[in-house]
Amino acid sequence: MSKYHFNEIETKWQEYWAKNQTFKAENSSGKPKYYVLDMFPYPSGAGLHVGHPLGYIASDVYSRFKRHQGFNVLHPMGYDSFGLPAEQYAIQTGQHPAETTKVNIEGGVDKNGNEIEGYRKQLDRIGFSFDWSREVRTSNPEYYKWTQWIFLQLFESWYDNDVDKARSIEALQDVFSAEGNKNVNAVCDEDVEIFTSEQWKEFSETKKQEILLKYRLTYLAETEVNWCPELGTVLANDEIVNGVSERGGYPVVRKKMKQWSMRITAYAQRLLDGLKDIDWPQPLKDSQTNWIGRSKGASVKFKVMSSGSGENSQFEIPVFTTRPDTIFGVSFMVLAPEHELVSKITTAKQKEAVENYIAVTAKRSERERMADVKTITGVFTGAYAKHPFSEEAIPIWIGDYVLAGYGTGAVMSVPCGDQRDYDFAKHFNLPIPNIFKGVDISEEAYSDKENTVITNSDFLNDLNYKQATEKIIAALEDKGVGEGKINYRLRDAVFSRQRYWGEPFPIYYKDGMPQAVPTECLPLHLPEVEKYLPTEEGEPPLGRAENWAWDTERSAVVSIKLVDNKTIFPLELNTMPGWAGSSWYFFRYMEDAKRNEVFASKEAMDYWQNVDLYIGGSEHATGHLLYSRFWVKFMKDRGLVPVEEPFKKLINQGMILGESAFVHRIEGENRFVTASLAKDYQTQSIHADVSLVNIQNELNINAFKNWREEFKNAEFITEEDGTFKVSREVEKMSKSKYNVVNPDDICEQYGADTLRMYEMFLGPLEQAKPWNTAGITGVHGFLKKLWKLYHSGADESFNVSEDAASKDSMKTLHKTIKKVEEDIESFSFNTSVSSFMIAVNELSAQKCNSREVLEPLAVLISPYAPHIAEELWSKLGHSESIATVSFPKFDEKHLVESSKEYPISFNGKMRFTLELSLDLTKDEIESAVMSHEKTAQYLEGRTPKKVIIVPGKIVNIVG
RNA sequence: GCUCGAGUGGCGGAAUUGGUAGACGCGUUGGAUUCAAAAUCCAAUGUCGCAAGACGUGCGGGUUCGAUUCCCGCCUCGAGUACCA
Repeated sequence: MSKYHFNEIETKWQEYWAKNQTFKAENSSGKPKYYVLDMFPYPSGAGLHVGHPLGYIASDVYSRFKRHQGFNVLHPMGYDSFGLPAEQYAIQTGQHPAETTKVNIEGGVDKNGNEIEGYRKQLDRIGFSFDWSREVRTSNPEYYKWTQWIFLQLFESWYDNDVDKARSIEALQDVFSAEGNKNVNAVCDEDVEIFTSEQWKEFSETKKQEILLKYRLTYLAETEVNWCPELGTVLANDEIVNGVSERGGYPVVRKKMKQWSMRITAYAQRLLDGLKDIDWPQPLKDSQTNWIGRSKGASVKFKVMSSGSGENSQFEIPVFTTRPDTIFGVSFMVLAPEHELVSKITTAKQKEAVENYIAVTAKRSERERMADVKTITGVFTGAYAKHPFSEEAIPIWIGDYVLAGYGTGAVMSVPCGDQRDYDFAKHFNLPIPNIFKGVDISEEAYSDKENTVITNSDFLNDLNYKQATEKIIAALEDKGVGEGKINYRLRDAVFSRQRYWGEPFPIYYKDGMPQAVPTECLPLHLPEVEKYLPTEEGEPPLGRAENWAWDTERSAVVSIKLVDNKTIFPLELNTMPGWAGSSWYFFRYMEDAKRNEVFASKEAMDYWQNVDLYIGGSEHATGHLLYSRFWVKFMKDRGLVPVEEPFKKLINQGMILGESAFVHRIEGENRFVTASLAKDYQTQSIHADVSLVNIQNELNINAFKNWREEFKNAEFITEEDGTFKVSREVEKMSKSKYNVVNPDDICEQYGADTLRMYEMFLGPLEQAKPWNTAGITGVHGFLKKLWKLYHSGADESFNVSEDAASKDSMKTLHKTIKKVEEDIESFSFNTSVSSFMIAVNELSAQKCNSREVLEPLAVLISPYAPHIAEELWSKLGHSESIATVSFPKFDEKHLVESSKEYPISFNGKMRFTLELSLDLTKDEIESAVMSHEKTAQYLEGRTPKKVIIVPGKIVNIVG
């Protein structure tokens, strides 16, 4: 007697794998390497729900499949453990984030006495083939030591446009000493002064540092940031949704602050180019392309005249335009209200109007501006600019349709060629000169580049877009008033956070200039603070640390009281953002032995190269996935890593949605009405926890009453049969919607193999799909049938015969091998689960019990259901794990058919099928079909016009 | 608005280069087994129709012997993005 005791089996094999280190990857191997990575999770206190492991299961199936194919597979897991929720929790409870993080990962009891299972145990129960010996946690000092180290590498680097790569600051200093900076072609701040080698040598140390900072790849800059007073921190653009913070939904205001920034813009072109060589989903590549936002055009400088008198002022307004060919169509200019020249050029007469306008736009929130993009507003500054060619006076306006943050914050307006300029011109009655030959612009602007023929444009007349553009750029450069230019939407990434729970910057301040803490002194440990909030003075939480000064003589962190600004200096108070630690973790997994000496050794990186398959959510499209690519390119430039791109192939798994349960409460009463009767009342829908509802949508009324105090005395209007039903709706799975399904419960009830297979069975990996626990019985039943197939003996005892399998069984097996192999390779996991079901159904019907079939079948299924596969494998008499057994070889000969059941169609409609030999020629098929009695019946006496025969496929009779 | 993706039974979803639409599973119905239930097994299950048959892959056209698949025009839903000069 042997039933499928999944709980016993799963525990047994999970222990076996752990004890034997079955999935430990070797850093040197005769086998080819394969690196499968999941986006590592943030370990939240809420634990995992069934949506989280979807991608992990897919990557695990693939990893196991690759092992069967003879690859040395690296499949690691870790935790992105710095982050805001732990800090918020710390603020509320006073518990150190390091402690709560540890509990969330390893399990334990939280402050409220709740038992926390811990991510690790939850993951272990699902039977993943992770190499845990390589685990990383970004908040561990042994890890963030290297995050800080990489930061310092960026700090000590600059970007040389001439060789198109990052180089060391030392090399830059050598250039400065030798010849000053006039020949340096770097990505740097815009306000660098030109100096000679003599001047450089005479600069003070502080001055030198100030200049170098303008070149460093990570630098301090006064930037306008999104300040969230509630969170006491700065938020990145992608952390703000609809003008409020993504986490918490607090208001955000714009504020100037000294911030660390990363010169990611230096890599804009390479980040774009690199997309060509990587196998990522097109939508994801598109969103990176859009985010980088390359546009080609020209920069043009317009000289400001003093109030139209013709006399030149000292001011120039640079603009960027993608249509320099339309320059003779310029009839006005518009500056962003925040543009720095606005206050300088506005005439006395217009001053009041301009200031009022600026005040009004500053007050308008992002949301308001988004809500009415149709409203056209603007004010004339009273100033004029001189057209660089026609020398006409062009009025300068300000308007909030011009964004301060894009391009130069100013545009040359060509109303005949740009709809926004056109609308602005119409609204304010500005002239709309037409410079397009044969085009009517009385209704709208003409923006068709391809068919443009320029006119009324002096030396550009009669040229098309391309010719005119070339000619005008040459003319601009000739005159020294502009040049061809490529502009990117991408902006440098702000790298400071006013938070506690993040990597401290290894930076101290000497005479106001940042200095690197020597790399040999890393890690710079996160200091203790008594409170995790910003200080009363508005400084970040690290401002509360007592020991947070750098003693340059002792190379140690000392009390802040000892700061003398001679040998002891204050340390940086900001911490790094979440994306710091996640931008390089994939290299850390490669290293197993020398983690104290290097972030990852050269040998390890040379062996593992980059991630072959990366699985994770598409929400990281323009964050993590862009920053990682940037850091990797930088590290490649500096010879730290051997690859240019981190992730060769990437797949976005779709979200698993929850089926929320709603109870209907009668408006204003504590009475609930069952779903089918709800329409008869004025009701309000309230989320009920899905654990209180069974598969038939019946609510457990008593449990519901006890669920919340307010429902204790509720009354219920039930269905006729006395049950109370809820209605269901598909929503994102989330604790707040009470629709969370815990994978632990599923493992307990059905087993990890069932969970794994069911998650794969739900639908295509990339698609969003609702979780419905009711459906799981199908997959569970399948595993029981599979078990039975191997236990066909008396009293369900294990029974496998050594006799050759039947022809049919071999056909079933090989058909399945072919299908499953193709499916895994194309990440179509749902269809391979179907083919397993078909195979087991067929083999059961065939009463197959030959080792010849059952042995390869166990291997086939093992990537999906590894526990049962191991158990069957050992019962088949093997003492080693199934994990690295060769994947069964598909053999075509078992699928060769001698006949085919032809569908016979009349005018494209299938009427009957006819079994015919595949050896027949077209003519033979035709005569066999035409002489069939049913053919005559369907033809009803007509003579067919045509008979289409596709041998092996179909017969279609037309007529 | 723009970019991308998706619309197939009561539900999740299959369908290779255009070739038997609805595989597989859930659910539902009927039956077997059982004192009963669970579990298991068998059968039916796109819609309309007693049937023959007709209609069916978001809608309207087109190409084709044949279209879920290709083309044109729309509609709906989802995701991303936000006046990008």
